[in-house]
Amino acid sequence: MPELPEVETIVRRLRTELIGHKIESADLLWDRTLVTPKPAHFKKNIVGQSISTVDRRAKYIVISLSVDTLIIHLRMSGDILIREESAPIHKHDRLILHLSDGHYLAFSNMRKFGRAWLTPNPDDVLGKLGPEPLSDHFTAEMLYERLQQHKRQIKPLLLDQNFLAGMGNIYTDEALYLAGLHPLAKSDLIKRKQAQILWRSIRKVLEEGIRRNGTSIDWIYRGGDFQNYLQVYGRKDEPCFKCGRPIQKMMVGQRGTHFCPRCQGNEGAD
DNA sequence: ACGAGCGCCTGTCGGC
DNA sequence: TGCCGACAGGCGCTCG
Repeated sequence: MPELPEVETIVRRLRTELIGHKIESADLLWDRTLVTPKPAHFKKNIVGQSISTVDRRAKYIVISLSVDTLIIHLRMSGDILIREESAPIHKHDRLILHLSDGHYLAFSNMRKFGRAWLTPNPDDVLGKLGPEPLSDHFTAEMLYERLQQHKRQIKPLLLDQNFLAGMGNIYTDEALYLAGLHPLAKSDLIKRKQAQILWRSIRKVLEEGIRRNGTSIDWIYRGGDFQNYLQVYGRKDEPCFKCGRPIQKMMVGQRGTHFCPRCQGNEGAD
């Protein structure tokens, strides 16, 4: 489910609900949720620490504690819920943190792909990520140069978190449509001008996604509004808003890929 | 270096 | 109605 805008939306909410509270106890309900440390050490290490900041890096939720950093990746079906202590645990809850303010945090994760790390060295987890697409550090020229360094299909490249950190399947399809670029276009053939347009498109769809509190397609992630503004994702066989021809769907790198064959050029350069 | 295929999981949907 | 395969907001691994 969550890509950068959804994680950002969750992080902003958590920031108002978590900061300053102490972790009184913890329950690990699905051992493989935790990458590190070993389940036996986790409880002992985290209990007693207080939450100082909540941030996002790419699709990771980064929670700074008194001593360690708790990092959570929601993967396909994860969500973070804050509930009153009296509220019952849900079926898909995998990790529970009981807080000092009478609430508990639940890491819900239907498909069990989500992961958590408790570590004194967050860089061990986050260190290899590519640039943050909405930061000032990420410029159009930087994108152009990085595109030249690979000879790869543009869509899988944008999904590669070491190339650019935070894009997922929905926002990548939307950005490529906005930029008029075919999903299979080769990265090294993209001209400087096209890279600028792609850069602007990436920032636009992500900013708009955040402004709309993310995309809510089904019951897994609620509260978002961006699904009402999607141009291609989930619109197979429906008319392109620009040219009226049906949106096509194909598989690219094992991911469903939506595009307009007329507005998004060909597989070559554009 | 690159791309295809698979595994990890649970749930939903469409076709027969 | 029931069964069965395809597919789903992600990512890490192997193999040519």
